[in-house]
Amino acid sequence: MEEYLNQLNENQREAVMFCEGASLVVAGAGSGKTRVLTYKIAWLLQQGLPPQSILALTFTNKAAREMKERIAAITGEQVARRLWMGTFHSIFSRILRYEAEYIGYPSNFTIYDASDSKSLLKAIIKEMQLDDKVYRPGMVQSRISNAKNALITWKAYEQNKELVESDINAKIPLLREIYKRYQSRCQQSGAMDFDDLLLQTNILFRDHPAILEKYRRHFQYVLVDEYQDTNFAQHLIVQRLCEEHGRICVVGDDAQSIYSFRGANIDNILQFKNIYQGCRIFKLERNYRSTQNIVNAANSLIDKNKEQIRKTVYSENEEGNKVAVIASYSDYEEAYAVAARISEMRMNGPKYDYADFAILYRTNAQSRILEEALRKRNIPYKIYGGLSFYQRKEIKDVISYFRLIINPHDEEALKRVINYPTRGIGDTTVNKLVAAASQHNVSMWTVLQAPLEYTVSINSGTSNKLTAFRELIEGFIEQDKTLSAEDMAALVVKQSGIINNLLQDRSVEGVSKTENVQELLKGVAEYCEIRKEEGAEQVTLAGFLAEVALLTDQDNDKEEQANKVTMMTVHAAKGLEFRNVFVVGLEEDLFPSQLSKDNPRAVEEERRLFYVAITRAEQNCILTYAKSRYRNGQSSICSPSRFLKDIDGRYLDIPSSSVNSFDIFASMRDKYQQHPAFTSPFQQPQPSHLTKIESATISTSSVANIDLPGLVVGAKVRHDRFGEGEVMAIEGTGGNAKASVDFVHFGQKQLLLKFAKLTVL
DNA sequence: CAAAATGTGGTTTTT
DNA sequence: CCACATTTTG
Repeated sequence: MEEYLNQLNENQREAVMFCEGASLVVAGAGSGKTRVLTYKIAWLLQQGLPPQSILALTFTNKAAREMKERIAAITGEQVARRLWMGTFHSIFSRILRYEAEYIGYPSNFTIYDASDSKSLLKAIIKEMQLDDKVYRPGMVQSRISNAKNALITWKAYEQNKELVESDINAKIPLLREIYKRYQSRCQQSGAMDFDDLLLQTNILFRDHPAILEKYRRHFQYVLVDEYQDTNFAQHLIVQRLCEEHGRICVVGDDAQSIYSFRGANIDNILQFKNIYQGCRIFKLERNYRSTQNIVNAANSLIDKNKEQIRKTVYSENEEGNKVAVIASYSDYEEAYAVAARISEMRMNGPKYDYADFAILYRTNAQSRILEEALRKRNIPYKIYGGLSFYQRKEIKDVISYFRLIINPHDEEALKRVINYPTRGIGDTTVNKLVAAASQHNVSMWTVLQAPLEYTVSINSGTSNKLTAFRELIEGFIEQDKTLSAEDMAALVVKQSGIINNLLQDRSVEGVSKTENVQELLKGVAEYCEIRKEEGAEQVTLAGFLAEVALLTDQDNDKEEQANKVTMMTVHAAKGLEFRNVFVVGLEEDLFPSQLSKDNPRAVEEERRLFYVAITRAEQNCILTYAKSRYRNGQSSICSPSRFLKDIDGRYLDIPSSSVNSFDIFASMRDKYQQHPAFTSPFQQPQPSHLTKIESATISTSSVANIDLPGLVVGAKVRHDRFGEGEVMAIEGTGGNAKASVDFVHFGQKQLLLKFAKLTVL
């Protein structure tokens, strides 16, 4: 242990060794936060605390997994395994399953993911015959989520004058009714959404002091990572567990708080010292990750935020390169410029692997064009985020069968598979079932068991089909009592007819779906194997399901180890680091998002997000923006992000050739307007006007046509996809006239003048 | 009742 | 441009 302590600087060591009471570690970007947490846990263990009495809460599964591995390396696997380490959601879902009887849920409750809740909300809005443009499901969902994160149950919501008034003013008076029905349907289905996991934990602790006491005694020491991103529900759970013994250590950085849209409350970290008397505060300000230029650039940026804990993050690494800025004419060119830069950096200078590069963007939608550019240059890449494996249709379908077997009252799962594969139970029948269920206040499954008792009017044909489906599921439930998860999964896929159904689809997508389902089966088998190695006797489907429900970033080792460029959103990059980082799409209305621009607090959060992006870089940070970008199918003009001018110019490297370095923001606007390339295609001169070209050859260097005077060999031109280039040759006549242009980022291209929208510079 | 065709509308970020 | 919803057709 001595040896480990010596690897820490003084501040870090103090933070690790202080265990007397509450402590707050304010950890600047790259300041060795994870190292402090892992060594602190190792230290606690060495002090004699048993591993099962330590609770360590992280924000992502990945963070938990990594920390566990690092601790295992110090203490050995046996000890590390017994720690309570995981996300808030996974840890407290475990506790809730164990204590389910106290809160009126079955211990095999289903966890609804965001799309399950949304689909239930849609159904409820429809049943209430409300306009889904007034009660937009997404909006309703986020309001309910916010309420839950603030620990406002549907009952409290209903009784809260302020909320009810505000809904009336917002012309959505029935929101409370939707909330109420939604909650009752969840309960009826034995299901919790993500927010319920935290809300119900709070209710459990609030209403059952003896249980709270049990966990207070159990968890002798509590650590929380990324405390700046906790919401009120999470904050209160932690407070309840710790307020007596005060053995708590939270780690965070207010400058990296980027989840307020999900209810994260920055006050949690700001108020921490007031809640825990005698709390010690440790500041980690030395950045070990990045060069001085990167740290200074990031500091100068975040300095523009009003609300923050002032601290001085500094680097003693080398000065390094300045933060580069690349301007492009289009998103297309931007992507190519990034790809070209990666190739170039790999050729020259230090030896970089592909894995040393990351491309970060604000929205997932931006990945497509980057992907294309990298593929064309044969640069291997991997994309994080987007639709995860478990969100794919075919996977959700199979999982829905699993869910139904474990908990047949799960309405969303039932609705999903009652007619998949198609067995002649259509919308009309399903609607009748739903109506009967809600009328009698029972679950759909209950209705299905005795349709006649619940006055469902159906003909005998439909009745037979329903019975067949019911018996299929009942048969599965019976089998599940004896079979392992692995065998059960295989059985379901086969007997439900899913696999046959998929095999009939010979299209590319169909084949890929089949492969995905097989991948899932493999995953179940792997899960069984691991659990058996750990000594479990019978590995159940329920166990598999409980784990899988909270899995999101599950990209496994085989991809991680491959040497590939990483692409992800800035949010997903939090906590990671790369030698070289590209942050792309630095334009107004994109980064910061248009939804944030009118709200100063939201803009500050976007600025923190940008801060997070920059501070991921160890050696080189490259910022790019485009002057036009495809948006909803058509290109639109963009101006550079306000954040670019927030960075002190001393740390920036702005090429003077492309942009007037003093005024990068307003200067380009005039230029755009001069160039037809950036106006709507319908305002373009028609092709027939463009193509009156006399015989033009390389030698003649004649003017190509009257509409584009100056289009001669040697002229500088601009293309709205390829950017700037030089005309190398012009040949052909009339509609076949074409120019050979050497573009800065794309090399030589032959362009048919009939189609190419060229502008002479 | 299911598959195909045609509208429509809409975009942050995620446990 | 693309995912989703509704309408049309078989």
